[in-house]
Amino acid sequence: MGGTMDGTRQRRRGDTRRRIQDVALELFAEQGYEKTSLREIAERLEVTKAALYYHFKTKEEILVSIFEDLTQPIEDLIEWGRLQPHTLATKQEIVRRYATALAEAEPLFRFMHENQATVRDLRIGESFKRRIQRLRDIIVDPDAALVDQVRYTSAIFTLHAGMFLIQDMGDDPEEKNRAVLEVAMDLVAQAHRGAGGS
Amino acid sequence: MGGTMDGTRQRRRGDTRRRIQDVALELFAEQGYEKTSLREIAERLEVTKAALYYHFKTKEEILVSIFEDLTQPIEDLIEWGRLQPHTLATKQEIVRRYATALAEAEPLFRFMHENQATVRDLRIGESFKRRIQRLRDIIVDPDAALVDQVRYTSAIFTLHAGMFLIQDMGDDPEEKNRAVLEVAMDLVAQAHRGAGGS
Amino acid sequence: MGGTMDGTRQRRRGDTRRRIQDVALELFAEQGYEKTSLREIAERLEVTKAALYYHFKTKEEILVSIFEDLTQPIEDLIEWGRLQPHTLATKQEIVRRYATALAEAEPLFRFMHENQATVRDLRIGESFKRRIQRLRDIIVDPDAALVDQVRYTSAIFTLHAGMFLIQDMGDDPEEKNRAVLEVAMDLVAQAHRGAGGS
Amino acid sequence: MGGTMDGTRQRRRGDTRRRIQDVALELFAEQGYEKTSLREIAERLEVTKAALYYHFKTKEEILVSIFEDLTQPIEDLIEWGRLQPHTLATKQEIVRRYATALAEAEPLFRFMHENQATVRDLRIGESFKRRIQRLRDIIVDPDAALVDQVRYTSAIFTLHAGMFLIQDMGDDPEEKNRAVLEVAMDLVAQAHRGAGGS
DNA sequence: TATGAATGAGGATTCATTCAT
DNA sequence: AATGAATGAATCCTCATTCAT
Repeated sequence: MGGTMDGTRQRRRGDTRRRIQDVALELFAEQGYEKTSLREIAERLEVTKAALYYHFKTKEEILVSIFEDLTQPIEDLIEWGRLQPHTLATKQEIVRRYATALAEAEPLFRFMHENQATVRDLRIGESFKRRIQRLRDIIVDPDAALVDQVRYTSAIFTLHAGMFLIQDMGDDPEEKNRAVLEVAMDLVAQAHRGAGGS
Repeated sequence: MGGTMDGTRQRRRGDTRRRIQDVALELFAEQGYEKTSLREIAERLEVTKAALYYHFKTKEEILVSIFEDLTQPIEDLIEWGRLQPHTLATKQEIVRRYATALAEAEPLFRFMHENQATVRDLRIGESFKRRIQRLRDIIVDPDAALVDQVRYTSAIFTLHAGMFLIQDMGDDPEEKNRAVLEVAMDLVAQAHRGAGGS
Repeated sequence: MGGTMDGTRQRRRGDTRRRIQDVALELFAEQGYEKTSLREIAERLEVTKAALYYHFKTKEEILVSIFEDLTQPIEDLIEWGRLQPHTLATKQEIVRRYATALAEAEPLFRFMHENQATVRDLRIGESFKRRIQRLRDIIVDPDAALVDQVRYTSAIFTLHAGMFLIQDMGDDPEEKNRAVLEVAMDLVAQAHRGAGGS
Repeated sequence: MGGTMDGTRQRRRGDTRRRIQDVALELFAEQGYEKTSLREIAERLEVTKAALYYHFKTKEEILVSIFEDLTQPIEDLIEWGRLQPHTLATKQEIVRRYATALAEAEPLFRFMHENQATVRDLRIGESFKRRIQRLRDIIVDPDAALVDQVRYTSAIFTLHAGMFLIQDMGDDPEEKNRAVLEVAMDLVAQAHRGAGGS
């Protein structure tokens, strides 16, 4: 029970922390944060609950650490975005990159989306909200007409929805992703045009 | 404890069931389903937990009953929509009405949105999914290009997002609602045009 | 829902008390006393729990009433037995009649047998114990050798066991009952002979 | 609360599981399964209810574990019995050993006897029934006359009854046990003779 | 002769967390 | 780097019982 010499355990040495994160995210995304117990995570890893506490101070900290590790690219994207001129080209580039970032950390973002009520009063709740806010600040032109502001926002949510919700549409996921991106880009373009952008 | 002769209790007679639903929805929407305990609901109503069980068999049943009572308009809307010709006019009328229906049961829909992970394995999860599915079946033209299918879907999600997510935008909520509706209508129109509609 | 004019309800008028006893005994025997709730009894009768309380002061009282109504024959038997001479013939007659009495109130006695732990601290517990005691006092000869006392006792328990436990033996229940009775009679005879009875 | 340095706690280290079983059996036998709450068990052990759940998954599991630990001798006895020739000598040896086994785990068997209704739909119910069944298969000769089959069975129940029910008879328990055994042996002998044994 | 509405006490179970080893 | 044993607080839920109508 639990090979000691077959290399399985050997290879695992030292990366327990990451393995905890992996399994936790998997379960959080699958069942939700509240419904995933530390017992469950521990069992799936074949360690004790106490072991989790060696690596993380609390259940919440596990989630925080996952969040921080996985959303760095978006943090970077926003930082990059702030320094660019707020042209249509920049906005479209951001939308493009944002779509990629979402796709790359899909389980985390699906989790965030489906557990908003829970996440809201966790430490990452505010953090996440601020991040989305800053993203919007870059894309949404505050001087645009209200309709166009909605269009910008809708573009972002189209990406979100496209990633985790439109699952039963179209056969080829690649093709679907392209379609989603196209609609989002289009919304941005319309909004920009409406605002009288160059 | 809790006036006996001042009419408070008197007026409450017989409407406990509804009062439970009201308080429950309020708390579910505010804190999420899992984080709302029956103790909390009972305390706020100044009754015992056991009283809740007189009116509902389980915690889940409370939610189910709320859901069933509040989503009847949407059920009706879908039924009506199925019988209409699938023209642009019909689709736009449905979008318009759907926006109204959402606004009228806003707390419930915000709850559904923010507690997807939880709701998914409750009895209403499937129910809700099927309903959304049927709504989409009416609006989305299966013969349209993939981009246009995404546009139709995006229109629906724009309504959802508009209702509960875009809270900090614009000053007048009425005005904001109109803007959201306009974008959704526009998306439907574009999709329809793309599909070669009249 | 619940015919008012079809005679069903009509005929039931007034015998609710007996119907409660019937259903209660049925469920007590089937599931045990503790595991049978008043809700269950009420539901099966299509009345409310409160209705049970109109007819009986407590759950225990329902059982007591059943017990008292159904064990009268045994009470009579014992009374009769005390007045007879303690001959072999008397003892055998008692065994015979006891077997019949058991068979006639089988569900109650199976219940008593299978719920001894529970029944022990109910009001009928002592009552039942005393009754069995008095029965034994008539049958068991206190001057007999210990082995023979055990034989007398064993005769009684053979009847009990025969009634509810030996269910999977023999095909014809009638035939089985005769065999059980024969063994019991035999044990009494042996005991009597050992004691040097006439 | 509960000596820390006086050795009491020290000595307890590691044997909590067994202590739970001991106290549980004691209470189950005394009050019945349903009427014994985990709170009661925990209190008597001066631990929390949660501690019980560290050692056993459910209340039922506590009972199951007791049952399995204590009935091994009987399991062994049956296994041994199956391999012997079905002679009178074997049967009598089994009866003798069974009497001993019963005496040694008396609280458990009294519990099983007095809580049949409850035990029936617990996991051990079937288990127990099968065990008794197999014991009977060894002792009872299926070709014997019905009366003799009843005699064999009666022998087993005489042992049971003798152990827990005939408490107020005779002064010396040792002597009583011998008498009970003698009657059981006698019943087996009679049955065997009737069946045309040597 | 019943019901509708409620209570108070208690049930088993689960959870995140702690700490000595 | 991890375990074994335990806790305290909370959870949902069920039950027998009451009482005004």
